[in-house]
Amino acid sequence: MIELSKAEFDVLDALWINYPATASQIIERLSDDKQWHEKTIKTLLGRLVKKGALTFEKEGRQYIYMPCMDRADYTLKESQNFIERFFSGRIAPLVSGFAKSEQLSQQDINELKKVIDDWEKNQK
Amino acid sequence: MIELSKAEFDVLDALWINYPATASQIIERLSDDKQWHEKTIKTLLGRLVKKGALTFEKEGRQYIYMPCMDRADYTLKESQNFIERFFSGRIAPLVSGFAKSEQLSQQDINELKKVIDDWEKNQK
DNA sequence: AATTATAGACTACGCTTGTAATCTATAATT
DNA sequence: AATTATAGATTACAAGCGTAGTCTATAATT
Repeated sequence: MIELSKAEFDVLDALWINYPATASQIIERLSDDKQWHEKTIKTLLGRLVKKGALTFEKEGRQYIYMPCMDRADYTLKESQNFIERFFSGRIAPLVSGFAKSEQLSQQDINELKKVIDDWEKNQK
Repeated sequence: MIELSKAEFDVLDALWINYPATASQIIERLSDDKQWHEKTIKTLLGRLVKKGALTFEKEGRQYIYMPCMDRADYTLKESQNFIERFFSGRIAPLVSGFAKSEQLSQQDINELKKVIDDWEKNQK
């Protein structure tokens, strides 16, 4: 699995919002949340390309970037990894930790029920 | 929040198994899973102390280590952090990702149901 | 055509991390 | 008491990371 640093992920995440996109567009999107210098973001784009997380096509003087992977795939792998490390691969203890510390809302519960429902329908 | 590297967490995790414990005991516990040199583990113990994740008491020539935090507290914070980064703070999308990729077993589902049940009882 | 602005490439630099080796003080052994 | 073994302290060192600054080629403007 391609390993991304936090900052690299944030840049890729800005691309996932909508792609393909130019560096300027990505910089623009990130400007709301991060106080990053334009050069910083360009460095990170370069590192992402080098890691194989992005590709690009030239268009005049600019590059048009495109992610090489799906957000859902990436976050799934990260999640498996995380749950393996902290909860020996079991997902329920994570949710249970949230429940115990009052971190679950009624909406969360409803969403979880739906996930379970869907899973069960799918078993039949 | 105290930030721990992966290797640091693994050492702390070996201490959480049972504490207080000496460096040798921790090294012994880790020897099953990791090919780490004794010196490496001692370096990590030192860094954990410096970060405030561990304390120790001297006993003769040795230190008796003790965690400064609870495993459940630590993993909860890490989980919140993780879910914030990757799923905008919502837990259901994480579980849903597992479901979609066939990563959930019947046991997981049963455990999740129990978590939900307990949560609901607690609401009344 | 000459000049300027700018996109991306390359370089920089201190901090953290993984992974130990060496140093030093003292407990254990002879 | 002298010697040795060993626990922890200190030092090491390359790779990765956050965070840009400088260089270079070329597109845009005058």
